[in-house]
Amino acid sequence: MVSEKTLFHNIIKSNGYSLTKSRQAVFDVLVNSSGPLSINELSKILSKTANRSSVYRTLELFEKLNIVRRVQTGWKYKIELSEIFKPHHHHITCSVCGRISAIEENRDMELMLHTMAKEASYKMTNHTLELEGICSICQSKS
Amino acid sequence: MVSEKTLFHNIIKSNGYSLTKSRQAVFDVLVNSSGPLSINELSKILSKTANRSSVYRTLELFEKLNIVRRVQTGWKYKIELSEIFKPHHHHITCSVCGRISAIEENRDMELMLHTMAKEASYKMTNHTLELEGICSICQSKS
DNA sequence: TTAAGTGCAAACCATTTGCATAGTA
DNA sequence: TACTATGCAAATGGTTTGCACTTAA
Repeated sequence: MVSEKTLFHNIIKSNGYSLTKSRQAVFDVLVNSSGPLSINELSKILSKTANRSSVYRTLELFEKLNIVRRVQTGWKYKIELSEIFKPHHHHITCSVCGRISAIEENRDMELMLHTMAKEASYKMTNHTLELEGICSICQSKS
Repeated sequence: MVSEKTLFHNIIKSNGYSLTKSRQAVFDVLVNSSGPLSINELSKILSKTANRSSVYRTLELFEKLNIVRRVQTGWKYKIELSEIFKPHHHHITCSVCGRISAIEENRDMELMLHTMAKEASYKMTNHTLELEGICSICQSKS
């Protein structure tokens, strides 16, 4: 069982890219984050370490190498580590306070999605599922 | 059974807004479109009828009145009429040719989503589900 | 008539790009 | 050293806004 950091290093190096400070910094922020971050949030946190355009370029690379993925929350999207680092899951966003919680994917759901795609004569390769609702805290406040 | 047009008029008027040329034009384009449109596509089609900023303002209003909704396709989003005008459905986008097909929502799926939300202590109010895959035509080409 | 809506141009914000410099292997 | 990656600043593209003019009711 390799650590996240080692796995990250391996992905970067085995694809012929160099392990730079910016790239490590972006990865570190994502590993230590409790949830998905917007590019804005990321580059604010990294403002001392990496230039905005480097953050963009790094994320572009990370996406290509499948280190990160984009998550839709409402109209915007945020970045989080990909399934290589986190188990496959979805999110539910509280429409009142904005809290984001992870929801694990289950087998039945996965199967149902494949079936739905097949009925439309598609072979499903990917899916996004994002829920919106009211979290328990906000429910109890109303 | 009221026509789509009448329903649209009612929504606008009953909320105290006026029925302008731009608003009707935007609605007409959406009704006659075979699938979701990007804001760019919309304002190109409407370039003779409505200014770009009016299109934005109109869409903002339509969203508030739940006349349209946004659909994610990849990183971008597109606009389509809401469930008031079209039955609740999702989409699958072909990752090869970009074709978008509608997928009807079924009861089981809906139930499963509610359950998933409840397990995370949320009360689900909304969800987005977008699939990606390879359509039958592109499958047969490879 | 008059409040609401539009067009236009400017402002704004996110993202991308070219190029000279700095860092990695 | 040689090549890759970064910082900076300028360009680009999408979206929003202020204001004077137009239109729906």
